[in-house]
Amino acid sequence: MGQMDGGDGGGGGPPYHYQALLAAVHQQTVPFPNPFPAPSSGFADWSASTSAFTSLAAHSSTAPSNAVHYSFSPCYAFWTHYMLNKNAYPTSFPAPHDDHLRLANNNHPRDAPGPASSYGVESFTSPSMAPNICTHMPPIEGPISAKEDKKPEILPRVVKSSDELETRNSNVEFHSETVGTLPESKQGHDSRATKLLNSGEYQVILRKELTKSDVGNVGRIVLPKKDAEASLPPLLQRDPLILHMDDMVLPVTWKFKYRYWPNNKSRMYILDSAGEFLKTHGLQAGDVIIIYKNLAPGKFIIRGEKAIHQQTTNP
DNA sequence: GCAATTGCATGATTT
DNA sequence: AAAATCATGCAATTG
Repeated sequence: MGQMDGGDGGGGGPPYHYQALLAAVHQQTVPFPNPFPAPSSGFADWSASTSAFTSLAAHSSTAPSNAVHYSFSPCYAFWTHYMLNKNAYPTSFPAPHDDHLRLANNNHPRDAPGPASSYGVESFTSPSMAPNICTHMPPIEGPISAKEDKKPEILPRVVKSSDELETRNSNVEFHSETVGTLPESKQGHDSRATKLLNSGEYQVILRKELTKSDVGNVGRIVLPKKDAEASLPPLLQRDPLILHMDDMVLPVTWKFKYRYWPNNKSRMYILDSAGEFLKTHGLQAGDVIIIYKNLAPGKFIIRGEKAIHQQTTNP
């Protein structure tokens, strides 16, 4: 047991064929209803925004940046459009379960009124993913080129909330830089999407380069302790928390067991039941998972990013 | 009894 | 050098 129920979108709706859907999304052929009325403006803005996310993913300190960068697939823009317009989609669209971002505590009600609530647990039941920021899906320009990755030194550390372990206290503040601190060239745009991103609406809270054991049969991912403690709900008990995370690419909500193991005098944080997610996205060692938090309603979003090995020597 | 899952210990690596 | 972190293997548990 323990596999996630992403297949039914959190408990309802028709089953999805993830691989097919994923492939279709990549090919931009998924028949989402009324997908993309031509934007009146903001195309370039959106590119900047997506570039921002690409940069987020690519410039973590842990990545061997000289050899590897992380591709940014059109899926992201697709997803974003979907998520931001989720409420607007007609019911014929197989939208994920509305309360899919609910954060459930595993049968330990005494935890419920505790610090977890500071993470907006209650608001997780909010029926909407996000305000309808965007009403148009801009065209997808294709993968972000590697040139977006140059000058990593001027890019901010995206996630520094992990430096603030006191965020485990009652009031969680994310003292972190966000895409709002992107380089000037990325900030000149003025689209609503850019503003949304700059406002820190979606914030990378955790990034992990997957190891061999992460992608093994067990389907559990060791999370960086610092980031886990800083940005994920506190684990006060041994019992796992069930974290509902929207897939950034697919209209799917994954259920992960978030738990810890005692380890020496410390803890190891584990994201369990991740096998299906890993498999669906074909993630392997060296690939990356990125967990975002939507600051406003306190929701989690997860993305798997394949590592793309650049030819550093080949022309 | 077996396979799957969970929990823990150990050693390597990093800070 | 010591402590902390984490990758990994294996034992224990569960279904």
